[in-house]
Amino acid sequence: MRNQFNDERLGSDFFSKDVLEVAPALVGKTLIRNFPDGRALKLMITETEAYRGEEDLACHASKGRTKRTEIMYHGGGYIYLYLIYGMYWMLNFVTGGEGNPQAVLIRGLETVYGPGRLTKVLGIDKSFYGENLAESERIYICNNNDPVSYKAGKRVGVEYSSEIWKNKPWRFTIEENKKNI
DNA sequence: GTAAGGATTGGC
DNA sequence: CCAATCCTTACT
Repeated sequence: MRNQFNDERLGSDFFSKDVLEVAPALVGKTLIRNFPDGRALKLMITETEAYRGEEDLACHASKGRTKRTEIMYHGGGYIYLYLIYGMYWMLNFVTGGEGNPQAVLIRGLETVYGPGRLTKVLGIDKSFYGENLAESERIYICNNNDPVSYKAGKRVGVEYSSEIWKNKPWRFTIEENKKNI
């Protein structure tokens, strides 16, 4: 599928793999946001974080299947959205297969760092909960011709979880000036 | 029904 | 350092 930028959109097959494969693969990919007034934003993803299943105590799904986490059980390609601290919407992409709750938190874009700030710039609100990235006209992800390298680090803000989960190197950040040719 | 707290941010 | 701000979850 091609869009107005002649870019190739990523389908549900891309998101249906394990989150530890999808999260780093999203670094360097392009996010497209089409606004109702015709404007469009095209920004590269620079930082992601993986949350993997009910056993991952830092993952919201560790509390089981609830109204909030429901979409994570529906398979890859959907948007999982939630409000934090009463003011910031966190943008996540569901990955993995049905019944296997996983998601990637989008933490940074090329011109806007911070998960709370980027949803503000993109105009993301609760109506995006459950949006299908393979079909949506207002938000989707595209391949990028330039492969990029990334580095892994500990996830942010999950100190409350147990020793093993808070130390997982599941935060993926782009490495500038080190393209893989 | 009530209460506690969070995958954050910006300002003091 | 700390308040802002409200939804989800857990517990009575």
